[in-house]
Amino acid sequence: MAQMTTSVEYGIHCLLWLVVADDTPLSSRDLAELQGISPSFLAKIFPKLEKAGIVHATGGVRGGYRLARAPEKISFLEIVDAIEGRKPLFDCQEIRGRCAVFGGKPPAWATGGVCSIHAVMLRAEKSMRDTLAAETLAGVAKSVGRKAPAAFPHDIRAWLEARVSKRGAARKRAAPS
Amino acid sequence: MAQMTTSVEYGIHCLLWLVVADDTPLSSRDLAELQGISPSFLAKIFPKLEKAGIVHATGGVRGGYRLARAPEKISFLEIVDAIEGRKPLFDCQEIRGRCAVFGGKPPAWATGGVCSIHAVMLRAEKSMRDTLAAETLAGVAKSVGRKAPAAFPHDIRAWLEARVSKRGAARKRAAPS
DNA sequence: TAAACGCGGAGTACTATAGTCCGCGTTATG
DNA sequence: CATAACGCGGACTATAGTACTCCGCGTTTA
Ligand code: FES
Ligand code: FES
Repeated sequence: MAQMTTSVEYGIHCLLWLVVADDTPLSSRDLAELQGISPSFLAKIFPKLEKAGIVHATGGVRGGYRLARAPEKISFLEIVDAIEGRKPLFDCQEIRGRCAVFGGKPPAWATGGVCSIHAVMLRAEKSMRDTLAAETLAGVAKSVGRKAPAAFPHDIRAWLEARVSKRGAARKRAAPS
Repeated sequence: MAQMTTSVEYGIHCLLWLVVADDTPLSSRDLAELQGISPSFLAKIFPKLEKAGIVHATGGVRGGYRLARAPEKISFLEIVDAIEGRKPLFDCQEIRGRCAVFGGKPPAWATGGVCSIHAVMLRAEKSMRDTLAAETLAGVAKSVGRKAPAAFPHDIRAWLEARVSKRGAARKRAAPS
């Protein structure tokens, strides 16, 4: 019934970072801190994207997530379905069969096929899904890229490098004890 | 965020009955029992349709609801908005401004305009709303009418008449006491 | 071998949905 | 003219979903 939770916003924003990262794995915790969102919550979202074949996971220390395919081949519809789980926009309770004049035994003409009201909702849902299917990760990444200054991708890479260095420093600090 | 609750299904099915009733008022309780749904719950939905100018209410004993306009002039979009209250399909939390490299003070190029991801969702929502806006109560009523046998509208009127008679009988039973 | 990874399950706080109950003011009708 | 049938609104409840957190397991690599 419901749709488009914040998980979708988090997920797609992360995937755009993976486009920028260009095949070097990014961990879910890095992705979370880079965007100022909850690491634990993001960690619940990525396994869904992995199971949908949108992203590929590598375990271990320098592991993380990479896109499983070229961003041109990843549609918004796929992403939303992977995260939300293909819930319908409208779920019909089959009211029409409960009409009192039928007395509990609705005739075939009343319950056959899809209810006309339901059909309208299915058309509306299809319009929405078609729009989502037409949009690709690469297309949106390009329009985001146009807004950012040329130095921005470099800043991001520097921030990510700084994180691994800080981890090394912590290790050196811990070792002599 | 969420959309298309069961209230919408109840509401539209009721409105279709009002099309059939052809300007004779039907009470929310009659509508509920005719369809086997909760009278108390339906009574919460109709005031919304009334305030939206879709339906006109008349108080008193033989009162009830009538369509405020010709069914050709009532779109599904209006009905859904009246009942659900115009909630967006996707509500953007403005993640983009929280990027760690901005350090709490995001630059104008990052927060200006609508986020590209949000823009896609708005387009998808518009597709859905356009489909809903194109559909009218009269159009759906016609396709429902085609499925039902010729005797059905008569059966409905008979059922409604039976209800008022039963009420009269209850009154007679109570009076002699 | 320990710290950094992904993965899954359990648990929590908050909010929305679906539905109930009651009482108010109005209005036809016997 | 009383009463039963109307619409309207507020308060209430129960269930479910959302947005999170926490913990522990197995893997990897520096
Ligand atoms: S019975 Fe579900 S929409 Fe008509
Ligand atoms: S910031 Fe909300 S969708 Fe991008």
